[in-house]
Amino acid sequence: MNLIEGLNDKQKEAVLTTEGAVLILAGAGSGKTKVLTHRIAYLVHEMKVAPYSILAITFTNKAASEMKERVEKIVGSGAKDIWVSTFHSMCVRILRKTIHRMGYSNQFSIYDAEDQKKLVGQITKDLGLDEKFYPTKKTLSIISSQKNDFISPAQYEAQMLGDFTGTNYSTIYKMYQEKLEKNNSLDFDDLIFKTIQILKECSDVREYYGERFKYILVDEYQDTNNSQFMLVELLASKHRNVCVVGDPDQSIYKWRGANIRNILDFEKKYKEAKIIKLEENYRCTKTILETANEVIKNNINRKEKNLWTQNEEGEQICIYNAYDDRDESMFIASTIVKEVESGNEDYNSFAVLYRTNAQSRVIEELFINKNIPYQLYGGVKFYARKEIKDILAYLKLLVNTRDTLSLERIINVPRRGIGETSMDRLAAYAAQENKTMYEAMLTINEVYELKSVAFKFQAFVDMLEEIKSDLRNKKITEIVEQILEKSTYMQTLKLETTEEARDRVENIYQFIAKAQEYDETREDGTLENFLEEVSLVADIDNYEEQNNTVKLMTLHSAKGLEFPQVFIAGVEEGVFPSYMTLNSVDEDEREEERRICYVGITRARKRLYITYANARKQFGRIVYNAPSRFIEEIPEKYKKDLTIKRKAENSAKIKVISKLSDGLKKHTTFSVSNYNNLVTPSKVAMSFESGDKVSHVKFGFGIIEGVRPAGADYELTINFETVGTKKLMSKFANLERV
DNA sequence: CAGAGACTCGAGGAG
DNA sequence: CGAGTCTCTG
Repeated sequence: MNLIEGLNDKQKEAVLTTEGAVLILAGAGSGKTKVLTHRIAYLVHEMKVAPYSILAITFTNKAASEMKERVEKIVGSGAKDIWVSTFHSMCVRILRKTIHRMGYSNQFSIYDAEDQKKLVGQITKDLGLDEKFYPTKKTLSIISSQKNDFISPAQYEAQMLGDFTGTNYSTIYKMYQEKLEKNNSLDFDDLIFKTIQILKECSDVREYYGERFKYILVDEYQDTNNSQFMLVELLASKHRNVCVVGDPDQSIYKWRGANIRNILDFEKKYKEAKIIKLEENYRCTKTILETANEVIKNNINRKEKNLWTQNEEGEQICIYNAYDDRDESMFIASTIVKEVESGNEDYNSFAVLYRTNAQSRVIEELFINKNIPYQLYGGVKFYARKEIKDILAYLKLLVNTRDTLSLERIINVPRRGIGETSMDRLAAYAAQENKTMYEAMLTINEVYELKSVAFKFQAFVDMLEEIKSDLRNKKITEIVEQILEKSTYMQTLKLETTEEARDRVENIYQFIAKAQEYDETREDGTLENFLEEVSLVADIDNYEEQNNTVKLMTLHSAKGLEFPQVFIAGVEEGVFPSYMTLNSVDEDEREEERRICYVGITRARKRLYITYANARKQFGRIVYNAPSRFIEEIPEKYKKDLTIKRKAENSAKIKVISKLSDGLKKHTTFSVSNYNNLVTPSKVAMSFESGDKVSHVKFGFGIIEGVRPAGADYELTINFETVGTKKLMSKFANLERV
């Protein structure tokens, strides 16, 4: 295969300039992915570079696996040894081998935002600081910025010297870090931070990776932060063959610490750098591209560039001014239906993009109403759901018994009668013995003052130890099943008759299906690896072309994707640009909004719709927003207004069913599990009466004390020998007469 | 210690 | 409006 055939001159240059530092400024739709994959293939194929000495860093796992796939197609199975991964998974890979040098064990846990919140909340409380003045969210964002700038707690403390509030924040930071270390856990930012630390402090590790990675590529470079910059610099210090690709106009993650200067100043840091500009767009129509150019022009703080296309003129941008958010959604839904019914497009061709996740709700409602198949990305992420996080906490604890946060999460889930008081006592005992909580539980019976609850701790830890036995030889599915069964988690959940509980059960089955898939595809997969994969997936990673669905996602998630027809919804002052930026002193925050808009516009290949509503429900109240400045920034000649026509058509039928149907919850990106039920559902609601002696799978032997009709079922009051009186629904209790 | 009910505050974007 | 937290009672 000729690797440069069909490429334009600039693209060729980008593929062929393999040595030294290279900065590729790649405008939207300029064939960046093609260039990257061909470049890698060229290295392997033509330059005979060993695949394992190539490192390619992408923004999402999805982009990584896509790139890997494409390279594999060209160079064959050798591609397996190329490291194509996100910053985070690359770091985990390094840390799993090396972090024992820093007082952690290689089985460390990875904490997500919720875990972080819990820790910081605890610490703030322990320090006696008022959460009103030290809100967890703010603290976390401070800690995150420090880590993104590679500033340690000690350095931050020094910086805050003499600043009362700042010193308090630095104290929290310090304690937070101590706690993480004690729990043998890392947060997301630590993954980068610790890797830098190890590379700096352990010269042999630095030597090893520095020597190994002869060619480094970094995609989406405009969204890297300072720590990531340092990391790349360290890894590339030896060979200095570093190729970064990005587009300053698409830098939309400043809030996450991204430093746009990394790309703007690349040539200053790497003086020898060769700069290649890819300015021909192959994706959009002239009109769409011009629209994007006109909008982004309004950013003062920006390097001019000239993105152009040979594509056809195309249609004007469709603007729709809705009465309210509901009307807006209706316009989107009926436009899609019309297009699909006319045979012009199928559902796959459409994406609806919005600024905030909350906006998806109304759109979904209308889609369900009109039977439009869709996939939603973002929102409450699958692995962030309570029930999934519970199971994950069990799993984490099995791997890393120092993970006290996970322990605390599940020690009383399902209820084991272990409350705060007991936990405090256990903690005190553990501290006194200088043991972890887990270790303390193992010897709990020796402690006189804990006698009353000791057996509960004992039962819990025994259960975990039992699951842990022969852990290496168990399939993940097996481990998960044992947890669900032995902890009675599944059973307890099934005893609840709420719709919510049913959803949870369903989610757990989906989780098991995921575990099964993992078992089947990863022969040598370990529990650690499974947990790691789960911790590091972004929602967008699960984006798969499912048969014919409209895609709903935030503008941020849409980065890197393209669709024939795109709707951008809620283009109003206060929504997009976000109200958070309207009064900000920082002009760049508003410019970042405009860059997000630029990203959104350039996702569209053929047709772009921009919609805005006069009124919209926000925070449960109705707000009235002006049309967004971004709409005004589009020259008249590129716009056509669909509003009047629609209004006439629809004025009669603006009543919509507001009730959310079940379908709303079925939006997850996972295929429905075909897994057989773990615990067989209850059979018959046989009749019991007071005085009957029964036996229950979990609670054991008991006597029925009362029977009360409840709906189609009966509520039984049962006095159990071991756990005392419980109220259970006859239908679900699975009782056996004794 | 568990569960119900009151209450409060928040939703900007994500690996 | 709704999720998460606090407080009260059994």
